[in-house]
Amino acid sequence: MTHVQARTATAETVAEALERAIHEHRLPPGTKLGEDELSEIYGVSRTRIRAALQALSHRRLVEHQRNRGAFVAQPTVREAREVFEARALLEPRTARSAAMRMSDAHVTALQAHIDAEHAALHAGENGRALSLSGEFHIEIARIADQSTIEAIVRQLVVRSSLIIALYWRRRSALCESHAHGALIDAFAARDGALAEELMAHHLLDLVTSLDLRNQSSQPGSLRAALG
Amino acid sequence: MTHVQARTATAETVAEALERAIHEHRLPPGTKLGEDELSEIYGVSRTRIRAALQALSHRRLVEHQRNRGAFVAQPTVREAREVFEARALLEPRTARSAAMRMSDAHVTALQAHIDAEHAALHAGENGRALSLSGEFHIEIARIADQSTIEAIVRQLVVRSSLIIALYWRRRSALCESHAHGALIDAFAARDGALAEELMAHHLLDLVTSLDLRNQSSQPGSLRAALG
DNA sequence: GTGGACATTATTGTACACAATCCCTGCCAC
DNA sequence: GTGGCAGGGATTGTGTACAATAATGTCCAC
Repeated sequence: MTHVQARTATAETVAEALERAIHEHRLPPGTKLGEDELSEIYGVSRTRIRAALQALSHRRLVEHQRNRGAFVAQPTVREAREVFEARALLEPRTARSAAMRMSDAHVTALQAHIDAEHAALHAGENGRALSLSGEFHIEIARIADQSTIEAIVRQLVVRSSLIIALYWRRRSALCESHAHGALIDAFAARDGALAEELMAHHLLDLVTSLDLRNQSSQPGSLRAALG
Repeated sequence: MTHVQARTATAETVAEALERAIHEHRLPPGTKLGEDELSEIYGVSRTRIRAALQALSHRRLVEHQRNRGAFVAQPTVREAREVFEARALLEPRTARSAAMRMSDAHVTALQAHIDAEHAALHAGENGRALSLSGEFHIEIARIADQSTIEAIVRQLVVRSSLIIALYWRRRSALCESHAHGALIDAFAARDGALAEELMAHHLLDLVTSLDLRNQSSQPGSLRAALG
């Protein structure tokens, strides 16, 4: 559990908590996010909850349905492809930039990140491992010293977590570990070209590990399931 | 003038109107956006105004100061470099994708866009011309059929408009016209590689036409201006 | 005349109450 | 038994009133 907020949770605090929960798959896609429920959970008025949900809606992490409420977003197959297309454009060359600026402290920090991810994986905390894996990508943008790209990548990474929740296929269990490890080696060697190449391949591997053939578990899937 | 809203303006309507005004330099960076003032202008309650300002704040177009209100954002030199770095990663390869999917109708639509931009320029509507110039870039992402990238590019383009308002140097007046015209030629020829190259150069030219040496007209500029 | 402290005013932050809308349940007709 | 319709309950949308805070103007002491 995350620490309880000291006095009163601000709208941003609530939004961050919800974003973490979504990233860690504690809130699956499609979950109803009732305002009264959330306001009771976090001990704040509905006004702040609404502001938090609006913020997440702008980041495409929750979808608003008029007079129905807010739900954790369910990215379509199309959106899934688009998100990874955007990541493919941004992250490889950002990894190259990061390699240029990489200090020894950065490398050890990234390594610690991976270690934590492995620890979570072995502890059975699957969602937390996925979240840490995603933050690895965000950290690279931060090391590249590009806060604007970092913000965009963060948004895309969390959306990717939703996409993985919907379209993950069982095979290739330990997908991440090696890819991130190889990236760290490239960073340690300050090999920007290699880092760019590895990141591009890593993202490609991620996409191919998804099942994006047709819409699954989306509105209209009933017909396909019962046909 | 834009058309008056039919009955009541929704929060999104207000946000779009403000975004247009920012894009067209009718609202310069640093302009105070008072809630009461806006609610009177648009004839809606403060609640909706607040929602609209929040949306623009999430897109980094306005900055909120606690208990002070909302102001049109004033991107720093650092942010300016970051925005164009992000655009340099996204737009060239998106232009290539667009070239692949380009239909004759798309080409004529883009040409019409340029014509409108030139017309606005000759009519002295400088801000409107800049806005149309920016929408040219957004249109390319739309033709590439990448709505996620389109949303990101739209955000970056409007932020670029703020950056231009702050850091534009007088020289090189008709910067855009030729670059966009050359891009259209590449699109018409379905030459994706050329389009990518041209877009990359175009964005580079844009950056070099800015004066990003040190902070100008930023908080603290008073001392520099009066020293 | 200058500096500081205080009161005033204007603006934003927050919560709450009411209105609008939708979903669900139960009933009735056929 | 099925279909439609109406009523009740619950949830979100919206406006408004009040509280909190910061900026400004004024006054007094030195």
